[in-house]
Amino acid sequence: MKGTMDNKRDLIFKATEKIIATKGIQGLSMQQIAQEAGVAAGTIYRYFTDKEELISELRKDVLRVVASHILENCEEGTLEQRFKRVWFNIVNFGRQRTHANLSYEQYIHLPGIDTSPHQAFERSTFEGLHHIFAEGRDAGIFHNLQDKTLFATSLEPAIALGRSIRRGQMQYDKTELEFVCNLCWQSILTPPNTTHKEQSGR
Amino acid sequence: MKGTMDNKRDLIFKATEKIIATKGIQGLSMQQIAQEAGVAAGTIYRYFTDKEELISELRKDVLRVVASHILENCEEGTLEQRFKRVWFNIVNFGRQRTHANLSYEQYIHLPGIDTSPHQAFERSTFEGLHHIFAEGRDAGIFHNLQDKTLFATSLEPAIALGRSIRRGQMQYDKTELEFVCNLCWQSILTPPNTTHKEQSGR
Amino acid sequence: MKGTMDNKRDLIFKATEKIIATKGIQGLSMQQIAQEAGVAAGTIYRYFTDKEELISELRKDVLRVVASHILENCEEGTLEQRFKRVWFNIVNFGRQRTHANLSYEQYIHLPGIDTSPHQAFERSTFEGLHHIFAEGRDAGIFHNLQDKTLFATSLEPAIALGRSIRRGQMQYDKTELEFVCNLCWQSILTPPNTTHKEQSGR
Amino acid sequence: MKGTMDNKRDLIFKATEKIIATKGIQGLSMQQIAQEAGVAAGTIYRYFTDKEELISELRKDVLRVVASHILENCEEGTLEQRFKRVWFNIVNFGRQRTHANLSYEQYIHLPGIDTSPHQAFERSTFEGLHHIFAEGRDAGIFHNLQDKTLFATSLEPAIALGRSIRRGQMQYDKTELEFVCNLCWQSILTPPNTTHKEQSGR
DNA sequence: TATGAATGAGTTTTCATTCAT
DNA sequence: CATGAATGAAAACTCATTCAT
Repeated sequence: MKGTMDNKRDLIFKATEKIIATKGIQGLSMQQIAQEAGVAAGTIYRYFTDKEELISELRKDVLRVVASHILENCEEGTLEQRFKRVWFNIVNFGRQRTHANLSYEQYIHLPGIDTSPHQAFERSTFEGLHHIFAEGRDAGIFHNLQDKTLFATSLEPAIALGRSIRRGQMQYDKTELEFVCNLCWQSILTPPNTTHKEQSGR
Repeated sequence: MKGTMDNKRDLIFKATEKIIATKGIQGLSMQQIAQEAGVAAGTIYRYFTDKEELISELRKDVLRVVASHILENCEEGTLEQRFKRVWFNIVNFGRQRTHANLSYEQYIHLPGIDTSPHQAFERSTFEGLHHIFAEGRDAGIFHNLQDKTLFATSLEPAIALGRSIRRGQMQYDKTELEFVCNLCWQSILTPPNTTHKEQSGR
Repeated sequence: MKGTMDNKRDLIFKATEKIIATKGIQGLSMQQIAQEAGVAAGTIYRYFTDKEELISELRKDVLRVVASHILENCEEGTLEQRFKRVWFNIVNFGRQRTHANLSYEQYIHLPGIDTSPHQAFERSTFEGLHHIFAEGRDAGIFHNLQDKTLFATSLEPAIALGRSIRRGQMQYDKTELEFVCNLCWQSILTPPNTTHKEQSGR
Repeated sequence: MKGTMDNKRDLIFKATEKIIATKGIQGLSMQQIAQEAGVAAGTIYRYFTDKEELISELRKDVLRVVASHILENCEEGTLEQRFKRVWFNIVNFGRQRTHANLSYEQYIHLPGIDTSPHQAFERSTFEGLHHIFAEGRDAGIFHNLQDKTLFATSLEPAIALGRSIRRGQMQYDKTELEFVCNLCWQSILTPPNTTHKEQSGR
């Protein structure tokens, strides 16, 4: 892990990510980061103006990593294939005990979430997901609901499942997951042979 | 649990909750709590051995409050009525910008989640929800999936929707919510006239 | 010196004054102040928000002390008596190796001197001196020059002499000082029997 | 002394002088100097063993510059002409907002003033002034007072006036200055037709 | 010579906790 | 019981100085 990068900025980044993932943002001191990164405390300040900027930069980075994992391989195949690939990307990323994932969960539910880096993440994530949701909605395959609602209904379960598996609160069971993935897919589909009059606009 | 009798203790509790909700757990000092509560800093130590215990006690309290809100009025009516009442309880609680809710979200995604107070919360919540899920599953109305999975599939969307509304990322639209609530309900139902052989046990 | 005041704020004040007088403002650390004052480092921050405020408050205080010394007993007697009393007040205060005097000299020639505390000092000093200068000017005894100019001409020498004596660059010689004091007094007097046409307004 | 040949050294000198003049000696870091001088931080250590030496060397240089300005053209003409030229040199140099002048004022009132560079400055300045004072004193034109006293009486006012003008505390008024210059000149003169028995030797 | 990244001791500041009143 | 001044250890941050390039 530390082999590929010999530049200090990355070392500091990875060290911080690791500590946040392990001990939480609360127990995060610059000395600790320096020690974990194997640099002097003062060195951190050559790369980040202060602790706040370090955390903020790391947040951006983590969000980018998460977005890229979630949106991997979601541009080929049928709508269903793409949706399910994303669904499993979410579960599989969430299952991992990686520093990126663990620190992501710390960041995401912190106050000050309505600030630009997070907004940018939401946008970039939904950029990819928007295509899927828009396509299905335009084709009349999905319910005529806003993206956020479709996401909450069909993909939030994937997040929760990944987390529960990671925490050991449930067993990883590929067959069950495929069944649930299908439920999620079905749940946002309009009934095939029904002319359902939707009530809410995009 | 002790009600409004133990005045100072409650003041400290409320003050802490407010600060966490407002500025996050990170920016939380004992002097701040004391000032917000209108007591002396030393007074806090008459009610809590140290900061850790204060936070831990508050966590328990918050979780209790959340559980009670979510499970309100979920013991009468048909299975569907009870499920949908819980679903809306979750959305409506999540929508609120109350200190309880905001500090809950801080607590719930923190490291050290596998500790006793959270376990107790999980148990008490699922105690209530278990009845619903078990009843539906036993009657063959719900898919034969473990509670966690049913929860993730049908109730996590409610959590996400409440949060999104609170954050102003989507509009509150009662009709849409009722539609989505129904989708969530449908998603865990076994197809009415199919004898589907479920693949995974409770 | 430390007997009369047992309150910490004053202890910190005196300690800071002493260190500035001894080692200069440059070598002034909060730890040092704390040690010299016999309090914990953190205690300083109960009385001053930060180092800057401490220094700024001390500056105000020192200026007040200096002003009061210079203006001592300058309200009784003839104009000449009052002027000469001020003149000697300046020399005698400047001669002293007191912390107040030594730190005053540090402060007075620092950048940021045009700020309010210093302005206030100038005003309060000149308030007292203004009476003397105005009286002499109005009576046609002094040259019709602005206060600053009269001050520079007749009292700056006193400052310089006090400093030189303190630094051991010249001997303290009461007779000589009285002679020079008289020169200073004479220098701003209009020639007794000459109708000198002054060129500059107050 | 080494002129503009030793380029880097001069750049560092000028940069330091500028920062001291602008922000004071307190806010003076080696990195700042390096940046202002356009050299690397390490380069400074090729020309000066450490910060102390840099400041000390600069002090010497500044004092030399000041001395040369003050003593400019003071070797020709009558005693009065020479005195008044020095007097105006002092005012005019003090009026300037040059780095040399501003950093000079910082240096001159610092602790550790009794050290060699300052002594050398005093000597070189008084070397020039001594001629004037000695000549006047020997000819019985000046009061029989030591140089320091004559300086304080007749030239300190010039320093104060220059400073006050620079600080905007008074207007520059050539006529007024000439008048005051004359007062200063007069103040150290023995009364023309009096055989005053002076009381203190040089 | 010159560089500038890196250092780490030192500085300012914060804050959980104690204790005399 | 309650207070809040005081503590001092630890945190964030600075900066003179070094050294591999």
